[in-house]
Amino acid sequence: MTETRVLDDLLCFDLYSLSRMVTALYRPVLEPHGLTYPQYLVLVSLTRLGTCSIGDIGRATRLDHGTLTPLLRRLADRGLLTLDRSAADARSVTVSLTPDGEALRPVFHEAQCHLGESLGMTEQQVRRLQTTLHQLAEHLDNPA
Amino acid sequence: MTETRVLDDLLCFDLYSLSRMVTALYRPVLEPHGLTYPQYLVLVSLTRLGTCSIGDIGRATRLDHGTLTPLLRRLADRGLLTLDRSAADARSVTVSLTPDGEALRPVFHEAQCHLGESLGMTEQQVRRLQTTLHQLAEHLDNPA
DNA sequence: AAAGAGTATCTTGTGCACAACTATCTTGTA
DNA sequence: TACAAGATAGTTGTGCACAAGATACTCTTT
Repeated sequence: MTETRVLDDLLCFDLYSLSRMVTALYRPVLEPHGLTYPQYLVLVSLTRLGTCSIGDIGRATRLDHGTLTPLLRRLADRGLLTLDRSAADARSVTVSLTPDGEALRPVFHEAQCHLGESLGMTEQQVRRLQTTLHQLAEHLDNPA
Repeated sequence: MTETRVLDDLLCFDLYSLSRMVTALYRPVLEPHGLTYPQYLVLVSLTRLGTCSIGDIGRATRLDHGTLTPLLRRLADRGLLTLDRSAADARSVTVSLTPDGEALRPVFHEAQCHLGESLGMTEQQVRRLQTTLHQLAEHLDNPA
């Protein structure tokens, strides 16, 4: 039993530590463009969602509003996206990629390629690990 | 191929996101004691290592010195540990748990138990996932 | 003894993570 | 219409993550 508890503890540390190691893998590709990993996540989700609200981005990235507000402002200040209060619903802020932001798509692709090479895993291994992580995340979201 | 790249991308996001979800699981147990998850990691590694240097803790937790220095100072200010420059090697700072720090051991155990219940995984599932994460971390440390 | 390499730690600065609180707006209900 | 409930964002404050540069020390080599 104690053994299991120690394993649980280690598992969580492994997730925590490996997550930061993987984030570091992106750095050599993203930093030359002045981007951080969370900024990369936000921009990629924007390219997939298209123009959307801050709340939409938060759901896609699981990032808090308190994280997204300053992050989006920094990206808007650099001209990569625009933030406009919605005319239809004045509570909502609409986020859109600018042409400068769209121009970063090749960088996102490069980052993905770089990561694929760095992982050193087969596609099957990646799928299997991903399934495990998804199941765990699902369980934590809905412990039902 | 593009498919694989998307998988890689998602895998990394899953790690990043799941890591924060698991950290959040610790919060209900740690917060009443005024502890954060990184502080918990440092204190647990101290209970396992015994008195040691800041560098030892950094290797155990994979935390940067710039993270550890203020973190340790906060814990020292609260009387949970002591920081003393080593007499033998004046470069090194020795970290020791105080009795107040030792008294938190039951909290660490409670956190582990809480997490074990929250994960909803069998011991075998935990072991398997952990093995995968260890292999990946090892590969990233030594891409040889 | 003195210089240089290597190590351990600290300092500073930017950005993210998250909690608590506030302001504003929409919608359902009376 | 008016109001309470709930949602959407913003603001503020603390702590962590990490890079870059500074400081101080040890050890080896000369």
